[in-house]
Amino acid sequence: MREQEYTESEEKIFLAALDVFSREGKNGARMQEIADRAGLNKALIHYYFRSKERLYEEVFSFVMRRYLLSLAASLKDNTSFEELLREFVTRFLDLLNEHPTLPLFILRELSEGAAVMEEKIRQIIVPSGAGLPAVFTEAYRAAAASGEIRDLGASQTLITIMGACIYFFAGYPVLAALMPDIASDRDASLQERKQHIYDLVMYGLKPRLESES
Amino acid sequence: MREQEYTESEEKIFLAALDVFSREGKNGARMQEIADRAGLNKALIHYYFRSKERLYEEVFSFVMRRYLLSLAASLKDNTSFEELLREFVTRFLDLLNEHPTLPLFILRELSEGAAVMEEKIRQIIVPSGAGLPAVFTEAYRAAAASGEIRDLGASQTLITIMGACIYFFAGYPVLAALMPDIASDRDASLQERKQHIYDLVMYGLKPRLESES
DNA sequence: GTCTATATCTCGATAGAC
DNA sequence: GTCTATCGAGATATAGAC
Repeated sequence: MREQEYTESEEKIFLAALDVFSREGKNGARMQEIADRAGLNKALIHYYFRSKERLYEEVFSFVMRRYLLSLAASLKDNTSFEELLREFVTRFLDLLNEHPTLPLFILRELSEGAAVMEEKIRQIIVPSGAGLPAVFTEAYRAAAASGEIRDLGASQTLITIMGACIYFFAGYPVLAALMPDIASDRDASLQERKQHIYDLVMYGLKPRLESES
Repeated sequence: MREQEYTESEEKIFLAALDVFSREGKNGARMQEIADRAGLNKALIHYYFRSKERLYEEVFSFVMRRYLLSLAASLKDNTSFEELLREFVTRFLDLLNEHPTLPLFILRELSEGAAVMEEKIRQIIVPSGAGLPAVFTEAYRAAAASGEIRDLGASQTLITIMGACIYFFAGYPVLAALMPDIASDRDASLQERKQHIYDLVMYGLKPRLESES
Protein backbone atom coordinates (compact mmCIF):
# COMPACT_ATOMS: atom_id res chain seq x y z
CA MET A 1 0.00 0.00 0.00
CA ARG A 2 2.60 2.52 1.04
CA GLU A 3 5.90 0.78 1.87
CA GLN A 4 7.31 4.17 2.68
CA GLU A 5 5.84 4.28 6.16
CA TYR A 6 6.96 0.74 6.89
CA THR A 7 9.19 0.03 9.85
CA GLU A 8 12.14 -2.27 9.31
CA SER A 9 10.32 -5.34 10.62
CA GLU A 10 7.23 -4.50 8.65
CA GLU A 11 9.25 -4.37 5.49
CA LYS A 12 11.02 -7.64 6.22
CA ILE A 13 7.63 -9.27 6.64
CA PHE A 14 6.23 -7.65 3.54
CA LEU A 15 9.14 -8.75 1.37
CA ALA A 16 9.06 -12.27 2.77
CA ALA A 17 5.33 -12.42 2.13
CA LEU A 18 5.81 -11.16 -1.41
CA ASP A 19 8.27 -13.95 -2.00
CA VAL A 20 6.22 -16.74 -0.43
CA PHE A 21 2.86 -15.68 -1.85
CA SER A 22 4.41 -15.40 -5.31
CA ARG A 23 5.67 -18.94 -5.21
CA GLU A 24 2.90 -20.69 -3.28
CA GLY A 25 -0.22 -18.66 -3.89
CA LYS A 26 -2.57 -17.42 -1.23
CA ASN A 27 -3.78 -20.80 -0.06
CA GLY A 28 -0.47 -22.57 -0.42
CA ALA A 29 1.50 -19.97 1.52
CA ARG A 30 2.22 -20.62 5.20
CA MET A 31 2.54 -17.90 7.78
CA GLN A 32 5.34 -19.88 9.39
CA GLU A 33 7.38 -19.81 6.21
CA ILE A 34 6.86 -16.09 5.85
CA ALA A 35 8.01 -15.60 9.44
CA ASP A 36 11.07 -17.79 8.94
CA ARG A 37 12.02 -16.02 5.75
CA ALA A 38 11.64 -12.66 7.45
CA GLY A 39 13.77 -13.84 10.36
CA LEU A 40 10.95 -13.06 12.77
CA ASN A 41 8.03 -14.90 14.35
CA LYS A 42 4.42 -15.45 13.40
CA ALA A 43 3.01 -13.31 16.20
CA LEU A 44 4.70 -10.27 14.78
CA ILE A 45 3.06 -10.75 11.43
CA HIS A 46 -0.32 -10.57 13.09
CA TYR A 47 0.80 -7.62 15.15
CA TYR A 48 1.54 -5.65 12.00
CA PHE A 49 -0.89 -7.04 9.44
CA ARG A 50 -3.66 -8.49 11.60
CA SER A 51 -4.46 -11.50 9.38
CA LYS A 52 -3.17 -13.55 6.50
CA GLU A 53 -5.95 -12.19 4.34
CA ARG A 54 -4.97 -8.58 4.96
CA LEU A 55 -1.30 -9.29 4.43
CA TYR A 56 -2.12 -10.97 1.17
CA GLU A 57 -4.24 -8.11 0.01
CA GLU A 58 -1.48 -5.65 0.67
CA VAL A 59 1.00 -7.76 -1.26
CA PHE A 60 -1.40 -8.28 -4.13
CA SER A 61 -2.23 -4.60 -4.40
CA PHE A 62 1.44 -3.74 -4.44
CA VAL A 63 2.28 -6.27 -7.12
CA MET A 64 -0.66 -5.34 -9.28
CA ARG A 65 0.11 -1.67 -9.05
CA ARG A 66 3.78 -2.09 -9.82
CA TYR A 67 2.90 -4.28 -12.77
CA LEU A 68 0.36 -1.95 -14.32
CA LEU A 69 2.34 1.20 -13.68
CA SER A 70 5.42 -0.33 -15.21
CA LEU A 71 3.47 -1.29 -18.29
CA ALA A 72 1.84 2.08 -18.61
CA ALA A 73 5.21 3.81 -18.25
CA SER A 74 6.68 1.94 -21.19
CA LEU A 75 3.94 3.31 -23.42
CA LYS A 76 4.65 6.97 -22.79
CA ASP A 77 6.85 9.23 -24.83
CA ASN A 78 7.06 7.33 -28.05
CA THR A 79 7.10 9.19 -31.31
CA SER A 80 5.71 6.51 -33.62
CA PHE A 81 3.58 3.43 -33.22
CA GLU A 82 6.48 1.36 -34.40
CA GLU A 83 8.69 2.73 -31.65
CA LEU A 84 5.92 2.31 -29.10
CA LEU A 85 5.49 -1.34 -30.03
CA ARG A 86 9.18 -2.10 -29.83
CA GLU A 87 9.54 -0.31 -26.53
CA PHE A 88 6.49 -1.98 -25.05
CA VAL A 89 7.52 -5.51 -25.98
CA THR A 90 11.10 -5.02 -24.84
CA ARG A 91 10.23 -3.50 -21.51
CA PHE A 92 7.39 -5.85 -20.82
CA LEU A 93 9.54 -8.91 -21.40
CA ASP A 94 12.31 -7.42 -19.27
CA LEU A 95 9.83 -6.75 -16.48
CA LEU A 96 8.53 -10.30 -16.60
CA ASN A 97 12.05 -11.68 -16.69
CA GLU A 98 12.90 -9.76 -13.53
CA HIS A 99 9.76 -11.07 -11.86
CA PRO A 100 8.98 -14.38 -13.51
CA THR A 101 6.38 -15.37 -10.91
CA LEU A 102 4.47 -12.15 -11.43
CA PRO A 103 2.04 -13.13 -14.18
CA LEU A 104 0.90 -16.34 -12.53
CA PHE A 105 0.62 -14.63 -9.19
CA ILE A 106 -1.82 -12.17 -10.67
CA LEU A 107 -3.68 -14.59 -12.89
CA ARG A 108 -4.11 -17.09 -10.10
CA GLU A 109 -5.59 -14.52 -7.79
CA LEU A 110 -8.01 -13.44 -10.46
CA SER A 111 -9.24 -16.97 -11.01
CA GLU A 112 -9.50 -17.87 -7.34
CA GLY A 113 -11.00 -14.62 -6.20
CA ALA A 114 -13.34 -14.45 -9.17
CA ALA A 115 -16.68 -13.23 -7.93
CA VAL A 116 -15.62 -12.06 -4.50
CA MET A 117 -12.62 -10.07 -5.59
CA GLU A 118 -14.08 -8.65 -8.73
CA GLU A 119 -15.02 -5.39 -7.10
CA LYS A 120 -11.70 -5.05 -5.33
CA ILE A 121 -9.90 -5.86 -8.50
CA ARG A 122 -11.52 -2.98 -10.24
CA GLN A 123 -10.50 -0.67 -7.45
CA ILE A 124 -6.88 -1.60 -7.98
CA ILE A 125 -6.74 -2.14 -11.70
CA VAL A 126 -8.67 0.75 -13.04
CA PRO A 127 -6.79 3.54 -11.20
CA SER A 128 -3.34 2.05 -11.80
CA GLY A 129 -3.93 0.76 -15.26
CA ALA A 130 -6.32 3.21 -16.77
CA GLY A 131 -3.47 4.81 -18.65
CA LEU A 132 -2.41 1.55 -20.18
CA PRO A 133 -5.03 0.72 -22.76
CA ALA A 134 -5.91 4.35 -23.25
CA VAL A 135 -2.42 5.30 -24.39
CA PHE A 136 -2.07 2.23 -26.53
CA THR A 137 -5.50 2.60 -28.06
CA GLU A 138 -4.88 6.23 -28.87
CA ALA A 139 -1.56 5.53 -30.52
CA TYR A 140 -3.07 2.59 -32.37
CA ARG A 141 -6.01 4.58 -33.71
CA ALA A 142 -3.80 7.44 -34.76
CA ALA A 143 -1.51 5.07 -36.63
CA ALA A 144 -4.48 3.31 -38.21
CA ALA A 145 -6.07 6.60 -39.25
CA SER A 146 -2.87 7.78 -40.88
CA GLY A 147 -2.56 4.53 -42.79
CA GLU A 148 0.62 3.53 -41.02
CA ILE A 149 -1.02 0.28 -39.90
CA ARG A 150 -4.13 -1.76 -40.65
CA ASP A 151 -6.99 -1.53 -38.18
CA LEU A 152 -7.44 -4.93 -36.59
CA GLY A 153 -8.85 -3.48 -33.40
CA ALA A 154 -6.73 -1.87 -30.72
CA SER A 155 -7.92 -4.08 -27.88
CA GLN A 156 -7.55 -7.29 -29.82
CA THR A 157 -4.04 -6.33 -30.82
CA LEU A 158 -3.05 -5.42 -27.29
CA ILE A 159 -4.36 -8.74 -25.99
CA THR A 160 -2.34 -10.58 -28.60
CA ILE A 161 0.84 -8.74 -27.71
CA MET A 162 0.45 -9.20 -23.97
CA GLY A 163 -0.47 -12.85 -24.33
CA ALA A 164 2.52 -13.48 -26.55
CA CYS A 165 4.78 -11.94 -23.92
CA ILE A 166 3.23 -13.47 -20.82
CA TYR A 167 2.83 -16.99 -22.08
CA PHE A 168 6.56 -17.45 -22.49
CA PHE A 169 6.90 -17.16 -18.71
CA ALA A 170 3.60 -18.52 -17.50
CA GLY A 171 3.76 -21.56 -19.73
CA TYR A 172 7.49 -22.08 -19.61
CA PRO A 173 7.41 -25.51 -17.95
CA VAL A 174 5.09 -26.83 -20.67
CA LEU A 175 7.00 -25.11 -23.42
CA ALA A 176 10.35 -26.34 -22.19
CA ALA A 177 9.04 -29.89 -21.99
CA LEU A 178 7.62 -29.75 -25.49
CA MET A 179 10.27 -27.69 -27.28
CA PRO A 180 13.88 -28.73 -26.83
CA ASP A 181 15.17 -25.65 -28.64
CA ILE A 182 13.47 -23.36 -26.10
CA ALA A 183 14.63 -25.40 -23.13
CA SER A 184 18.23 -25.56 -24.26
CA ASP A 185 18.85 -21.83 -23.92
CA ARG A 186 16.24 -19.88 -22.08
CA ASP A 187 18.02 -16.54 -22.19
CA ALA A 188 18.65 -16.71 -25.89
CA SER A 189 15.02 -17.70 -26.47
CA LEU A 190 13.89 -14.72 -24.48
CA GLN A 191 15.99 -12.33 -26.52
CA GLU A 192 14.72 -13.90 -29.73
CA ARG A 193 11.25 -13.47 -28.35
CA LYS A 194 11.55 -9.67 -28.30
CA GLN A 195 12.49 -9.56 -31.94
CA HIS A 196 9.94 -12.18 -32.91
CA ILE A 197 6.91 -10.50 -31.39
CA TYR A 198 7.87 -7.09 -32.65
CA ASP A 199 8.55 -8.40 -36.12
CA LEU A 200 5.45 -10.56 -36.45
CA VAL A 201 3.08 -7.94 -35.11
CA MET A 202 4.55 -4.96 -36.94
CA TYR A 203 4.79 -6.86 -40.19
CA GLY A 204 1.27 -8.18 -39.65
CA LEU A 205 -0.10 -4.69 -39.11
CA LYS A 206 1.66 -2.90 -41.90
CA PRO A 207 -0.51 -2.56 -44.97
CA ARG A 208 0.94 -4.03 -48.10
CA LEU A 209 0.66 -2.91 -51.65
CA GLU A 210 -1.72 -4.63 -54.05
CA SER A 211 -0.50 -8.18 -54.26
CA GLU A 212 -1.55 -11.49 -52.72
CA SER A 213 -4.65 -12.13 -50.60
CA MET B 1 -5.63 -42.09 -15.76
CA ARG B 2 -8.06 -44.51 -17.31
CA GLU B 3 -11.69 -43.50 -16.61
CA GLN B 4 -12.78 -46.56 -18.51
CA GLU B 5 -12.24 -48.91 -15.60
CA TYR B 6 -13.99 -46.54 -13.20
CA THR B 7 -16.99 -47.71 -11.23
CA GLU B 8 -19.98 -45.42 -11.07
CA SER B 9 -19.02 -43.94 -7.69
CA GLU B 10 -15.42 -43.56 -8.75
CA GLU B 11 -16.50 -41.56 -11.74
CA LYS B 12 -18.84 -39.36 -9.71
CA ILE B 13 -15.94 -38.55 -7.43
CA PHE B 14 -13.56 -37.97 -10.28
CA LEU B 15 -15.91 -35.60 -12.06
CA ALA B 16 -16.68 -33.70 -8.87
CA ALA B 17 -12.97 -33.43 -8.16
CA LEU B 18 -12.32 -32.19 -11.67
CA ASP B 19 -14.87 -29.48 -11.11
CA VAL B 20 -13.70 -28.40 -7.67
CA PHE B 21 -9.97 -28.56 -8.37
CA SER B 22 -10.49 -26.53 -11.55
CA ARG B 23 -12.19 -23.75 -9.70
CA GLU B 24 -10.32 -23.75 -6.39
CA GLY B 25 -6.91 -25.14 -7.19
CA LYS B 26 -5.17 -27.93 -5.33
CA ASN B 27 -4.79 -26.12 -2.03
CA GLY B 28 -8.08 -24.29 -2.13
CA ALA B 29 -10.13 -27.38 -2.87
CA ARG B 30 -11.90 -29.14 0.03
CA MET B 31 -12.53 -32.85 0.17
CA GLN B 32 -15.90 -32.12 1.75
CA GLU B 33 -16.97 -30.07 -1.23
CA ILE B 34 -15.90 -32.79 -3.61
CA ALA B 35 -17.88 -35.34 -1.59
CA ASP B 36 -20.97 -33.13 -1.52
CA ARG B 37 -20.81 -32.47 -5.22
CA ALA B 38 -20.43 -36.17 -5.92
CA GLY B 39 -23.39 -36.91 -3.66
CA LEU B 40 -21.22 -39.22 -1.57
CA ASN B 41 -19.12 -38.95 1.56
CA LYS B 42 -15.50 -38.15 2.25
CA ALA B 43 -14.59 -41.64 3.40
CA LEU B 44 -15.41 -43.03 0.01
CA ILE B 45 -13.02 -40.68 -1.68
CA HIS B 46 -10.21 -42.08 0.40
CA TYR B 47 -11.43 -45.59 -0.21
CA TYR B 48 -11.03 -45.12 -3.94
CA PHE B 49 -8.24 -42.59 -4.26
CA ARG B 50 -6.34 -42.97 -0.98
CA SER B 51 -5.41 -39.30 -0.53
CA LYS B 52 -6.16 -35.82 -1.79
CA GLU B 53 -2.74 -35.71 -3.38
CA ARG B 54 -3.35 -38.86 -5.44
CA LEU B 55 -6.81 -37.72 -6.44
CA TYR B 56 -5.41 -34.43 -7.58
CA GLU B 57 -2.67 -36.08 -9.58
CA GLU B 58 -5.17 -38.23 -11.40
CA VAL B 59 -7.31 -35.24 -12.24
CA PHE B 60 -4.34 -33.19 -13.35
CA SER B 61 -3.02 -35.95 -15.58
CA PHE B 62 -6.41 -36.35 -17.17
CA VAL B 63 -6.83 -32.65 -17.83
CA MET B 64 -3.35 -32.24 -19.19
CA ARG B 65 -3.71 -35.20 -21.47
CA ARG B 66 -7.08 -34.14 -22.81
CA TYR B 67 -5.73 -30.67 -23.41
CA LEU B 68 -2.64 -31.73 -25.29
CA LEU B 69 -4.37 -34.44 -27.29
CA SER B 70 -7.10 -32.05 -28.31
CA LEU B 71 -4.52 -29.55 -29.49
CA ALA B 72 -2.53 -32.12 -31.34
CA ALA B 73 -5.67 -33.41 -33.05
CA SER B 74 -6.48 -30.01 -34.48
CA LEU B 75 -3.13 -29.95 -36.24
CA LYS B 76 -3.60 -33.15 -38.21
CA ASP B 77 -4.96 -33.48 -41.71
CA ASN B 78 -4.48 -29.99 -43.00
CA THR B 79 -3.48 -29.43 -46.58
CA SER B 80 -1.78 -26.05 -46.26
CA PHE B 81 -0.13 -24.08 -43.52
CA GLU B 82 -2.80 -21.45 -43.89
CA GLU B 83 -5.53 -24.00 -43.29
CA LEU B 84 -3.62 -25.50 -40.40
CA LEU B 85 -3.30 -22.12 -38.75
CA ARG B 86 -6.96 -21.28 -39.12
CA GLU B 87 -8.01 -24.69 -37.86
CA PHE B 88 -5.65 -24.57 -34.91
CA VAL B 89 -6.73 -21.13 -33.73
CA THR B 90 -10.42 -21.88 -34.15
CA ARG B 91 -10.35 -25.21 -32.38
CA PHE B 92 -8.02 -24.04 -29.65
CA LEU B 93 -10.24 -21.08 -28.80
CA ASP B 94 -13.32 -23.29 -28.89
CA LEU B 95 -11.64 -25.78 -26.57
CA LEU B 96 -10.73 -23.04 -24.12
CA ASN B 97 -14.21 -21.58 -24.31
CA GLU B 98 -15.68 -24.94 -23.38
CA HIS B 99 -13.28 -25.24 -20.48
CA PRO B 100 -12.44 -21.70 -19.43
CA THR B 101 -10.77 -22.75 -16.19
CA LEU B 102 -8.45 -25.11 -18.02
CA PRO B 103 -5.49 -22.84 -18.78
CA LEU B 104 -5.19 -21.46 -15.26
CA PHE B 105 -5.66 -24.89 -13.78
CA ILE B 106 -2.65 -26.12 -15.69
CA LEU B 107 -0.55 -23.00 -15.34
CA ARG B 108 -1.14 -22.83 -11.61
CA GLU B 109 -0.07 -26.37 -11.08
CA LEU B 110 3.08 -25.80 -13.06
CA SER B 111 4.07 -22.83 -10.98
CA GLU B 112 3.25 -24.40 -7.64
CA GLY B 113 4.73 -27.77 -8.41
CA ALA B 114 7.79 -26.26 -10.04
CA ALA B 115 10.80 -28.27 -9.00
CA VAL B 116 8.97 -31.20 -7.44
CA MET B 117 6.60 -31.83 -10.30
CA GLU B 118 9.03 -31.17 -13.09
CA GLU B 119 9.79 -34.82 -13.62
CA LYS B 120 6.18 -35.86 -13.39
CA ILE B 121 5.21 -33.10 -15.75
CA ARG B 122 7.52 -34.45 -18.36
CA GLN B 123 6.06 -37.90 -17.96
CA ILE B 124 2.62 -36.52 -18.75
CA ILE B 125 3.41 -33.82 -21.26
CA VAL B 126 5.94 -35.44 -23.47
CA PRO B 127 3.96 -38.60 -24.33
CA SER B 128 0.67 -36.78 -24.84
CA GLY B 129 2.01 -33.69 -26.46
CA ALA B 130 4.90 -34.97 -28.46
CA GLY B 131 2.83 -34.76 -31.61
CA LEU B 132 1.90 -31.17 -31.05
CA PRO B 133 5.04 -29.17 -31.73
CA ALA B 134 6.34 -31.81 -34.08
CA VAL B 135 3.42 -31.53 -36.47
CA PHE B 136 3.36 -27.76 -36.26
CA THR B 137 7.09 -27.45 -36.69
CA GLU B 138 7.07 -29.73 -39.68
CA ALA B 139 4.27 -27.85 -41.38
CA TYR B 140 5.92 -24.57 -40.54
CA ARG B 141 9.29 -25.57 -41.95
CA ALA B 142 7.74 -26.96 -45.10
CA ALA B 143 5.84 -23.74 -45.66
CA ALA B 144 8.93 -21.69 -44.95
CA ALA B 145 11.04 -23.78 -47.29
CA SER B 146 8.53 -23.40 -50.09
CA GLY B 147 8.45 -19.64 -49.59
CA GLU B 148 4.82 -19.65 -48.54
CA ILE B 149 5.77 -17.95 -45.27
CA ARG B 150 8.76 -16.18 -43.72
CA ASP B 151 10.86 -18.16 -41.26
CA LEU B 152 10.51 -16.50 -37.87
CA GLY B 153 11.15 -19.73 -36.01
CA ALA B 154 8.54 -22.43 -35.59
CA SER B 155 8.71 -22.57 -31.80
CA GLN B 156 8.56 -18.82 -31.37
CA THR B 157 5.57 -18.61 -33.66
CA LEU B 158 3.74 -21.41 -31.87
CA ILE B 159 4.32 -19.73 -28.51
CA THR B 160 2.91 -16.50 -29.87
CA ILE B 161 -0.20 -18.18 -31.20
CA MET B 162 -0.86 -20.15 -28.04
CA GLY B 163 -0.23 -17.15 -25.83
CA ALA B 164 -2.57 -15.02 -27.89
CA CYS B 165 -5.30 -17.62 -27.50
CA ILE B 166 -4.80 -18.47 -23.84
CA TYR B 167 -4.43 -14.97 -22.49
CA PHE B 168 -7.93 -14.00 -23.54
CA PHE B 169 -9.26 -16.53 -21.03
CA ALA B 170 -6.56 -16.50 -18.38
CA GLY B 171 -6.41 -12.74 -18.23
CA TYR B 172 -10.06 -12.05 -18.83
CA PRO B 173 -10.75 -10.36 -15.48
CA VAL B 174 -7.91 -7.90 -16.05
CA LEU B 175 -8.82 -7.37 -19.67
CA ALA B 176 -12.48 -6.83 -18.90
CA ALA B 177 -11.61 -4.31 -16.21
CA LEU B 178 -9.28 -2.40 -18.51
CA MET B 179 -11.13 -2.65 -21.82
CA PRO B 180 -14.81 -1.78 -21.84
CA ASP B 181 -15.25 -2.96 -25.41
CA ILE B 182 -14.11 -6.46 -24.49
CA ALA B 183 -16.22 -6.58 -21.35
CA SER B 184 -19.38 -5.42 -23.06
CA ASP B 185 -19.72 -8.50 -25.27
CA ARG B 186 -17.54 -11.42 -24.39
CA ASP B 187 -18.88 -13.81 -27.00
CA ALA B 188 -18.50 -11.35 -29.81
CA SER B 189 -14.97 -10.55 -28.65
CA LEU B 190 -14.13 -14.21 -28.69
CA GLN B 191 -15.36 -14.64 -32.25
CA GLU B 192 -13.42 -11.55 -33.31
CA ARG B 193 -10.44 -13.07 -31.62
CA LYS B 194 -10.37 -16.05 -33.97
CA GLN B 195 -10.26 -13.82 -37.00
CA HIS B 196 -7.82 -11.41 -35.41
CA ILE B 197 -5.18 -13.96 -34.49
CA TYR B 198 -5.42 -15.76 -37.79
CA ASP B 199 -5.25 -12.53 -39.74
CA LEU B 200 -2.40 -10.94 -37.82
CA VAL B 201 -0.24 -14.05 -37.79
CA MET B 202 -0.87 -15.10 -41.37
CA TYR B 203 -0.38 -11.61 -42.68
CA GLY B 204 2.70 -11.26 -40.50
CA LEU B 205 4.20 -14.44 -41.87
CA LYS B 206 3.45 -13.97 -45.53
CA PRO B 207 6.38 -12.58 -47.42
CA ARG B 208 5.71 -9.38 -49.24
CA LEU B 209 7.07 -8.10 -52.49
CA GLU B 210 9.83 -5.53 -52.59
CA SER B 211 8.39 -2.49 -50.87
CA GLU B 212 8.68 -0.96 -47.41
CA SER B 213 10.98 -2.06 -44.58
C1' DG C 1 -19.09 -50.55 -1.01
C1' DT C 2 -20.97 -47.08 1.72
C1' DC C 3 -21.88 -44.77 5.77
C1' DT C 4 -21.15 -42.17 10.63
C1' DA C 5 -18.16 -40.95 13.97
C1' DT C 6 -13.82 -39.75 15.33
C1' DA C 7 -8.85 -39.47 15.47
C1' DT C 8 -4.96 -36.69 14.08
C1' DC C 9 -2.80 -32.88 12.50
C1' DT C 10 -1.84 -28.46 10.44
C1' DC C 11 -2.22 -23.78 10.59
C1' DG C 12 -3.96 -19.14 11.57
C1' DA C 13 -4.57 -16.50 15.43
C1' DT C 14 -4.13 -14.99 20.35
C1' DA C 15 -2.46 -14.54 25.30
C1' DG C 16 0.71 -12.94 27.99
C1' DA C 17 5.67 -12.51 29.59
C1' DC C 18 9.51 -9.54 28.78
C1' DG D 1 7.93 -4.32 19.70
C1' DT D 2 9.20 -8.93 20.02
C1' DC D 3 9.05 -13.37 21.78
C1' DT D 4 7.25 -18.34 23.47
C1' DA D 5 3.53 -21.09 24.28
C1' DT D 6 -0.90 -22.43 23.25
C1' DC D 7 -5.68 -22.34 21.70
C1' DG D 8 -9.21 -23.62 18.55
C1' DA D 9 -11.04 -24.07 13.84
C1' DG D 10 -11.07 -26.78 10.14
C1' DA D 11 -9.03 -30.05 7.20
C1' DT D 12 -7.33 -34.78 5.86
C1' DA D 13 -7.53 -39.29 6.95
C1' DT D 14 -9.05 -43.56 9.42
C1' DA D 15 -11.93 -46.92 12.34
C1' DG D 16 -15.46 -49.59 12.42
C1' DA D 17 -20.57 -50.55 11.92
C1' DC D 18 -23.68 -51.94 8.39
